[in-house]
Amino acid sequence: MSQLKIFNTLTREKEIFTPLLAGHVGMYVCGPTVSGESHLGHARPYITFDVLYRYLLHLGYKVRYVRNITDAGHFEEEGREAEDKIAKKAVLEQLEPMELVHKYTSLFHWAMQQFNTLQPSIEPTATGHIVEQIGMIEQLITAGYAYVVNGSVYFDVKKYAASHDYGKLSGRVMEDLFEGTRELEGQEEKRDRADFALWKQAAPEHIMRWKSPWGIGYPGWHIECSAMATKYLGARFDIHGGGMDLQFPHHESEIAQSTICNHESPAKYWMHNNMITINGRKMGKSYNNVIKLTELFSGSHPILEKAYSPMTVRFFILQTQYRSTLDFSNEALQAAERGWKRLWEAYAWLQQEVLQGGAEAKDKILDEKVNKLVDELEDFINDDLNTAKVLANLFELVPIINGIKDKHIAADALRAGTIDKMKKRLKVFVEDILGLMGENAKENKYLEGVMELVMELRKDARRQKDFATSDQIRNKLAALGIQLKDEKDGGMSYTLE
RNA sequence: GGUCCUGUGGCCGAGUGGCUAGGCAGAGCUCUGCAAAAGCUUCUACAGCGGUUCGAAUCCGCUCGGGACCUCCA
Repeated sequence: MSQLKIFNTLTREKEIFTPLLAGHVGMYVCGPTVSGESHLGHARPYITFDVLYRYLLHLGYKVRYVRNITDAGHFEEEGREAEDKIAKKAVLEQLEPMELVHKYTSLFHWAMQQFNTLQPSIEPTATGHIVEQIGMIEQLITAGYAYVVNGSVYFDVKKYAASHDYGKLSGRVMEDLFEGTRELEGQEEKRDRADFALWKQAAPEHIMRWKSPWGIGYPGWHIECSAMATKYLGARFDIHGGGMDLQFPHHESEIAQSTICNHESPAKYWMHNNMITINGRKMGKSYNNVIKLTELFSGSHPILEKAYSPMTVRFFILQTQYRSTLDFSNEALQAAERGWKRLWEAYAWLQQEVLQGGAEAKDKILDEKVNKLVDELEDFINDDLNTAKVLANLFELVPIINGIKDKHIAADALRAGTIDKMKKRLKVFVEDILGLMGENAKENKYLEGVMELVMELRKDARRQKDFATSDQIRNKLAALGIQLKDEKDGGMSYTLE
């Protein structure tokens, strides 16, 4: 039996996962900034870490999964006039910051539910932890690693770097950070260009503002994650995850702050998912190529040829190992859609069917193959969550399952034990770990009943060779997006578009 | 400019130095009242040039191409 190995950004190696506290796992994942709608790019980390969370639970760990909601603004552009992202947009949209934040938080939750992600154990908000953030900043000042200028507080990176390895996580070279080609405008408050804000004084027009020992202001970019992770997971915890783009400066700075306050490096394993690209280009606000999740599900973005269901997207994301970039295209999504449908139909049939396997395998070679394919699933997921390989094996099982269904393969070609194992393991992997689910499952019982009736009528028509009627039924349903399929034994099934 | 990643068949994507990844699409066949679905078969690649090696998609070097981070970002 293999052990779970995960790629640790800190060491750039795959390491065997061993929790700090036996049986428990503390996991922190950087959540969304809810100043706008979630987009396709957001889907990747939350689905990736959902699979990790599910897998850890499956392994029997008691997991505390913390994923924050960033609802306090950060700087739009460091050095310029402090512009709170949320506050700025709120003015434009004539909304209260909290109203805006609430709207996008709800939308985010809705999208995550569509993706069938499990809820984190705790989902703390930045605005709900101002006190903790101020407390941490005070600690940093007391320790001598932060300084106050005009009501703002900055972290002294140079001082930290003298005794710590700032840049370790992101592979940054200190000299490059300090030797700025040129001072950016409005940075005169900082002692060094590498320093970062812990607290910013709020300009009068700033809507989001809190009282602090340094005056009215709002928290800096990185402090919320340090404060909340410390509060809920302790000084040192197991896993910290997020997108690769957060490695620097966000996570690097988080490590620095937490290390000074807690006297140890916060996370044992740092995990970073790669980006989703569109036509080879990273999706991002600055590139103007953002596909929002609502647009993706409804097909309303100009890039999209059609709507793609949440499960199609989830499947699409899982078809790639999380550390590789994933390129989006209509062609790739449509391929995923078909593949996903085929996989699920074979899987669902297997689950609901009672098969009589043999006491001995009639086809020993096939039996061995099935066992191998099933056994390997665990090795693949253990190998830094290689969901791509897990899915490849599942696909290799599909023709075998369909072969049994179509009676090309006799059920007793396989041992009863093999069939049982395949059935159970597939359920664990497909549903529990990969978090995939049938999209027809949510249809209501009335439709189910009506379809039964319609299919009976069509079967009658076919028996009487009344093909005009049978074709009419099939064609009209097809126009509604319901596809009928005649089966070998005279049975009939349907799938919804 | 600095740091780093990457270049696989029509498309997407796994690949631990030696053995078929897988998916989608295409072609042929089987099944079928016709379809659809499914099954079987098939097409089949490792950017280029050198090097290491008995043997490289996999290691090294160079060239060319793509990307990420250094600034908000999943």
